[in-house]
Amino acid sequence: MVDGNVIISALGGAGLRITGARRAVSEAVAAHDGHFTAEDVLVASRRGGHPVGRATVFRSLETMAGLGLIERVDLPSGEHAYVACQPAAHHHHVVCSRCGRSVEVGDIGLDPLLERVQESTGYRIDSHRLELFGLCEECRSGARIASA
Amino acid sequence: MVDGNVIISALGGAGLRITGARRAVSEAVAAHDGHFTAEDVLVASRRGGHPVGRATVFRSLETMAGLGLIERVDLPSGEHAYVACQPAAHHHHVVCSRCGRSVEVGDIGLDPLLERVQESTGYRIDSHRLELFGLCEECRSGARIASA
DNA sequence: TTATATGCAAACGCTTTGCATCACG
DNA sequence: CGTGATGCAAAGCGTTTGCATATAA
Repeated sequence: MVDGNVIISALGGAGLRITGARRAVSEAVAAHDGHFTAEDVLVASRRGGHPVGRATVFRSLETMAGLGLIERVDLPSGEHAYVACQPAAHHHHVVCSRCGRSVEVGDIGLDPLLERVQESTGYRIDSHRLELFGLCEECRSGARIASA
Repeated sequence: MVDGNVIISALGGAGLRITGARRAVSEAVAAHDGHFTAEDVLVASRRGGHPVGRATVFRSLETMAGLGLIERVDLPSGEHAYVACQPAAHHHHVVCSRCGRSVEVGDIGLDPLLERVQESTGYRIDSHRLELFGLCEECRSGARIASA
């Protein structure tokens, strides 16, 4: 969970205009504790009393992703979602496969492993994508009662 | 690169019918040295003289993915692609970001790291997705000549 | 023979784009 | 003011589905 203002000020810092639509999107993003889709943002903006056009939602999310404020995540289902980030160095997200809530983990020490892969494959590895999925603490305890 | 017959026999082993369309898809998959999209398979089947319907391509790829013969990969661009697998235990793919060629790497020893993430986050991590991107040896040496 | 797989074409859902208008700075 | 941002609606793309037909077993 992130403060919407963090996003807004980051936009400002990047020389972008602070518009009503971007405020609405930022709030929607901040309101989500886990991953969310473009559609989620759209709906949230409507409920928040400041409806934003579908195209603008996509454009805003793209912008924010470019600034590293959010990150695109491909769920195992193939769905496209986003998660909020603390603008930071390298990190990964752990997404709850039940409730979608996500947490960030810092660098988990992947580099030595990648080094080894480079040696064995001859590829120069420039980037990677690691997504972790599982059950968060709450869903794990609730699992007995409400098994979805 | 994989022999198309490996795929065919795996299909047979799973009690599925060996049809012309599936042969064609298997060949197209086997012919690709790297990742490929559904569209690639469709085109390849046409060129191979055994055109397969678009829907059938998707259905076949889905089937093969279910059998672990191929795996779906989401490229950083958001594109959906597939790569052939040796039906095996846990492994990852390294995809060349220039030519798309991919190689498999076995278990790279991620488990201890995941263990640590579990402890720090409280999530029980059930699955993960690690995709590695970079330049393969050939593209790296060719990079000076044809920098794409 | 008979269930399974295929092909077609239409439906679908998500995402992007063109363009006139709006509003932040 | 002037440019960047927005909204709408339509186009675009990849993917899925319904249904009649063909075919492997």
